[in-house]
Amino acid sequence: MPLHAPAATTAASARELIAAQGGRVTRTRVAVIEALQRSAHPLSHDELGAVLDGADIAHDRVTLYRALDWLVEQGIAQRIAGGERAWRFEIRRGDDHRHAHFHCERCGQIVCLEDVPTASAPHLPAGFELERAELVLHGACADCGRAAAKGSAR
Amino acid sequence: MPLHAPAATTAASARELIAAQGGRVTRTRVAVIEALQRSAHPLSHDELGAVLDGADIAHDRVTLYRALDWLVEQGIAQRIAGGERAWRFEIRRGDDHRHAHFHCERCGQIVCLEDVPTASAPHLPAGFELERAELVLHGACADCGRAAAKGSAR
DNA sequence: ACATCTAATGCTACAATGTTGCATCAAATC
DNA sequence: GATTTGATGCAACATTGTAGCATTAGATGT
Repeated sequence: MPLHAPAATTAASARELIAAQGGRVTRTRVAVIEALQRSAHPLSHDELGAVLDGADIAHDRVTLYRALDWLVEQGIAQRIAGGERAWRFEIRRGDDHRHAHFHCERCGQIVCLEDVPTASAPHLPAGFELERAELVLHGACADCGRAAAKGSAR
Repeated sequence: MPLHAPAATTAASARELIAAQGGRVTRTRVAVIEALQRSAHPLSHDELGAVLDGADIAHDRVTLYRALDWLVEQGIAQRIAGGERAWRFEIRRGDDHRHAHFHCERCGQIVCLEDVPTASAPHLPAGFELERAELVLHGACADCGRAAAKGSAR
């Protein structure tokens, strides 16, 4: 189980999450959900592929994309734009999933900032409907900030 | 590096902005800056290419990418992650002008929300250094919201 | 346990976006 | 006008994400 207390809907096994949406419980989906639950930060397709490489499941790029798409579609996971061109994914933990993210420009890592809320009630122009907000802070993370002079890349 | 020429909305000529950074004043850079200044919203490479198509300048993708990269590097323009995989660009207007953006999930358009500030002073974990914040609100813009409000939501 | 039905998978091929190397051109300077 | 060097244009490549389709395997009924 993750160190981050997985809040409300937890102990929720991957199988339960999948079955609750009427989807088929496949090895790929289970492995993806468990990998995301274990991870302390959002994962990209690429990172996820690396994690799943050790598992007994196959690692086809397309299958992974589609499994992730399905999870997002069902509201089990959510996409984060991050700093680079690639999406990152994390498991949604209940309704209070509206936290900000920190993107380290040195190591490229994305960190969840559980304590930092995204904008709650910005006043939008008339006619605009807000569905969700995404706040990404850019800078240097603790590790890279301290070792700023080293220039270590990921 | 000298202070940025305070680009009054449309007054600062492209030539001045470029020369202030010690760069060469080329047709491509001038055309790109002027196109961005004229646009009411951030433009992607693709959109920019379409705008520049009519101009007398050549239309090479790589040149456009490099011109944009240079503008961002010099602090004349800034990148916005938006909702899709493509970057969007807008002219920076002063150092303290950090506004949020709205991404319409229906039409894909990005709108500047001049009135909505990005996070002011989030409290970060120890060791983290904030360089800039990016707030993107997702939903339906005025045009798309009105059109879709009647029918079935997703 | 077996048969069946079809969602999910795993290919291949493709599209969109962005980058690198290098020869050539042209903006700034002399 | 000649020189110098940054900027351009082209080709080739890298990364990220999609589409089509035959096959596999999860769920279900007998």
